Amino acid sequence: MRKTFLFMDTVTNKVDAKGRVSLPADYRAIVKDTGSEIVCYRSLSAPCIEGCLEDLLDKLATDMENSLDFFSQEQDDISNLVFGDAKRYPFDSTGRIMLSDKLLKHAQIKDSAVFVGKGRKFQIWNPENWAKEEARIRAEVLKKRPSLKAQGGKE
Amino acid sequence: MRKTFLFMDTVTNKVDAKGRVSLPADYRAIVKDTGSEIVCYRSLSAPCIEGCLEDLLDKLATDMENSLDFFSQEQDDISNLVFGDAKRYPFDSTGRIMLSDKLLKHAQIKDSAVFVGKGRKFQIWNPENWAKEEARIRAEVLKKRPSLKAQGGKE
DNA sequence: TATTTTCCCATGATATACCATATTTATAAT
DNA sequence: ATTATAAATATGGTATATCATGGGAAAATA
Repeated sequence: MRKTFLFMDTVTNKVDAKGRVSLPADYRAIVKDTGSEIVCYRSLSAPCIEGCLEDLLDKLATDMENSLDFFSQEQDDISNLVFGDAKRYPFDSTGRIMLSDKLLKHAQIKDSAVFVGKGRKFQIWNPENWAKEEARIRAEVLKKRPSLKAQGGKE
Repeated sequence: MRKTFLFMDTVTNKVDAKGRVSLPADYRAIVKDTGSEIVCYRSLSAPCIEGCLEDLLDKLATDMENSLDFFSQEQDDISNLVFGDAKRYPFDSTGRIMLSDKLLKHAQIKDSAVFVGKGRKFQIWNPENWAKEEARIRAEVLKKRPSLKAQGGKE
């Protein structure tokens, strides 16, 4: 059993007519090693799909459960947005998951999807949207840290 | 055997003339895997039905039992409302439960029911009421976490 | 006996498991 | 470095199992 895991890298895979996509092999290895499951939901902050291990959400659920606000309104609200949208996405023997229409629509994905590692989480983007988002992020970071510009070669 | 158990997703099922509803398959899998039972009761805070595993209520009872507020009026009141109202809802071989009139009436459910995952709990709503509630929650959460709005994609 | 409740079967729709081929990546040999 | 060979991955297609749901028979209740 591995000690650490991180969703990394950026890989583009095809989405077929039924909504099936190959989960990147590295991601599958993480699922296998941790014995957990992939869970996906619509990002609250961007037009993309977000994914993580069920373990992560389970931790969240446990925290809420123990916070003694068992019947509090705010807890209800937060847990709704997360758990009401999330769903398990197990992959078949060939390594594919089947994304729901709801998710595909939210991320404007049709026949191609970009998996972007985010450490404990990952995101799935429409390729064009991701290109823009990546540019946005780079610009943002350079604005805040002009020193980086000097070092920076091109990719 | 799975490590984690979470009620997730939002699914709409029909309620037939006899009051039968299919419990979402994922929920049934949880019941099966844990060997526990589904327990439902009228939500204290909203016009909906609330459900969870009997295990969870047992944990709640234990927590109350051990808490310093064991003799507080408030705790007494809450536990009265919950335990006095809760009841087991086993599902048949086709995966359906039969909700009581009391519950259906409280949630204003007639021929369609929305199951909303809440992590360790779930709720069952009348579709129209749920639509309103979801809108309310989104507005509420965005108000409290403006950062989400700022980054925001559309939708 | 009338009414309700609990099972069980039937069916269309959908998701899942599986097989086959293509493509890519890694490994070894020259 | 180049080519050959092998392994792993991605993807298309199809069969199979599962699910939601309608209907009805048997059992229980009043």
